[in-house]
Amino acid sequence: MSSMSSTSVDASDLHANVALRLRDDDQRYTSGRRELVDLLVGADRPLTVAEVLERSDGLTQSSAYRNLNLLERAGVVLRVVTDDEFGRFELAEDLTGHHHHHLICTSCGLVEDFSVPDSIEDAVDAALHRVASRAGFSVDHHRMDLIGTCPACRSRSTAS
Amino acid sequence: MSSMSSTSVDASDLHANVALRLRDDDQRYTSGRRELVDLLVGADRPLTVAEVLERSDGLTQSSAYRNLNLLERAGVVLRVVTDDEFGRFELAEDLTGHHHHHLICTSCGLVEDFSVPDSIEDAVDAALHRVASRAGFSVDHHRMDLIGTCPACRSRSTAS
DNA sequence: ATTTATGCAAATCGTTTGCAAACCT
DNA sequence: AGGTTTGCAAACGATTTGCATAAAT
Repeated sequence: MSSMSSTSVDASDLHANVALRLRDDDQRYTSGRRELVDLLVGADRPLTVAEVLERSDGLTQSSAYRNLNLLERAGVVLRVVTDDEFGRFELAEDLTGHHHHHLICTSCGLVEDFSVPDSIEDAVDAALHRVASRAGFSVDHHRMDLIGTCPACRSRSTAS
Repeated sequence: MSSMSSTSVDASDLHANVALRLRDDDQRYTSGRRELVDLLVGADRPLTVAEVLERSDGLTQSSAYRNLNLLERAGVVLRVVTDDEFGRFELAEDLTGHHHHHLICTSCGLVEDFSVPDSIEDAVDAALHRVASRAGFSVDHHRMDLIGTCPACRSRSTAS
């Protein structure tokens, strides 16, 4: 089943893949971890721990942190860092099949997803791998983000 | 002299430009701030506050933090964030005339500079501006980093 | 003189951790 | 049972901040 799917991944496949990665890391797929994954699936942008807790039922702060870290180590979740004081978490791209980048607002901290044409993506990827091999780095992934001001903050600061 | 320089900037010009930006922000160019700028000029990669303090003479931790923040607000310094627990600081690119990106080692936190061909840079820039205008974001700058493992950490983990 | 910058020590706050109870298998 | 996960509260640590002193204009 689902052997024909190409770019998008349905929820059951996703959970199956998460379970696999956790098993590879000798970790259990507990209900709390599943809820975390579900919350991230439902979001269209990386979430802070505070946002995760707001949206969750019984999740506890310490368990959220612990399990997000554990999921990160297992390659299920990616931590997104910005200049603001909160870490953010999203599902790993190879689980969602959705390669994307971030618009980061320096004023309010908002992080929004976007993507660019494959042609650009491929050129960047090739260039980065070239650089990496020259420097002896092994590439895990790249990030290509846009730092600026979101529409809401723009208008908010347009008093004139 | 130096009126003909194109891509590189000499030290006196740089300090003059820093002074200008600070004046625009109603800030003084004190000796402590000048020392911070000199330390960053001398480094070939973003520095943590700890590294700044090691390399400095009389700089104090709180003043380093305060002044790096102030220099950031004035557009003199850029804060570089990674997954590790330390903020890093470098000179703003439009002061150094050196547009670059970062190789970030997830194992030891090392951050190294690199650059890519202008053709790639231009294509990325165009694509990002397209995305930004569609989303109503105003672009401050972009970042295009490479996350992976540095040579030292690679060999360290190659026990086999 | 008055404003601004500095140094020290204390406070802040997101995140991590110790430990005992609850939960698997 | 034996090991793991959870929740609570305490600890941690990078960064920020209050306040008194030292510059700077």
